[in-house]
Amino acid sequence: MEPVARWEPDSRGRLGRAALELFAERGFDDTTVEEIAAHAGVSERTFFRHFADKREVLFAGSGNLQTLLVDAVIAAPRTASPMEAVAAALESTGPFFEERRDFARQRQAVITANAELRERELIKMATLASTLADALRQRGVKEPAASLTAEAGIAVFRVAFERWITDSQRRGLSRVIRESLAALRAVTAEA
Amino acid sequence: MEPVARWEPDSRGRLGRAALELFAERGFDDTTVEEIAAHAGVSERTFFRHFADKREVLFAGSGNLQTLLVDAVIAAPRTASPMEAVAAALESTGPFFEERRDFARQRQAVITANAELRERELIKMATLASTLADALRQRGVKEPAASLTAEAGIAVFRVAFERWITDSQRRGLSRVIRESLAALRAVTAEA
DNA sequence: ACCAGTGATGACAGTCGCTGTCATCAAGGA
DNA sequence: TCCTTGATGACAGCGACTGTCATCACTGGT
Repeated sequence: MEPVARWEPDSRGRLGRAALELFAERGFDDTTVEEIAAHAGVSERTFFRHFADKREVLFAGSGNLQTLLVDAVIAAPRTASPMEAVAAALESTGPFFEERRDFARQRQAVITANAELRERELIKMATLASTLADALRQRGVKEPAASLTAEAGIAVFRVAFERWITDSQRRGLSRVIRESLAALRAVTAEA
Repeated sequence: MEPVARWEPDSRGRLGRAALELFAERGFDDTTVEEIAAHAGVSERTFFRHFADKREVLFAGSGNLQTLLVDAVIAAPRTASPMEAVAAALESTGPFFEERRDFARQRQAVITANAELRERELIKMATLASTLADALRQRGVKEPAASLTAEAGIAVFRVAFERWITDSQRRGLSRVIRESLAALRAVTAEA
């Protein structure tokens, strides 16, 4: 006889998958936390032990992206200008998302369909910008250059990500990021 | 005898003032909607008839700002570049906030102190950016220039607004906006 | 003067997100 | 063997928000 563990392992992972599946099927509002928990075979209380709130289950992985970006900014050559460092960091996320394209699409569709989820996504992006600004200051960049570079960089990422997700020509994310940054440079130079 | 009206007029305004007062005093989380309603002399249900949710009471006036900006973008001279049009619109909000400096400070302090309120503010800003992008497209600006100009413009506004609120030298908002835009131009040119 | 419609409100029940608290029980040492 | 350490379930409770119905001043037409 296998010694049966008291609980199935990875309840957190099961909760995450159940949530995305149910949100995609019936929508965020029409899915209760109790249903997600039941689908994952745990109690509602356990859901809230793993995720601070119902929305957070879709954003638990955002720490990875943050680490990726910050590390890349820090690793950029000393000679790189602030915007060059941020640009390099953004482009370096290409493979990360390229590997998870289907997941990213489904998740993004769920988020786009719900205002509360869009709110949460925005604050994650803002946190990202703030962390990026910190990393730039560590490189010796002063204010307001650090904040503005970070904010502009995130704006570029958002625009590029949306274009990538909906791009019928399936251009690579890194490439779309490069093109979007060039477009930003063009409009700011015109002012 | 005065013919006593059945209800005091302007319950919406009273709710708004009561909410800001209580939020400033005890914080957003430690204030219940029932308390706000009682303070304004109405029922909790009436609060939710005027405001979609507890947070929205602090953002009801944001439509004014939106109108101000969109009108200014549309009114910008045809010869103005997209970023020039946005810059002019942003600067034109100076007097609007200058008149309400104390209110803006108190409101901003309440918002900054609470994560949920920061989320709501971000989505208002994003909506603003989106509306601004629409106005630019009406001027014939193509994508992604319209979105990027709008996003960058809002980023400038956010950075400038925060500097203005905390500025010990009390420089004017319009001036801080101009300086922040110049700083953005500098960092993007460097890339 | 009457009377039907309108609109803002109160009252009340109900759902759901979320929290605090306590008990349970497997696993891993000392 | 005993004690500690998680991870979990069970349950009560608060507060945000909604649906629904009743109330009643006001308004406009007759």
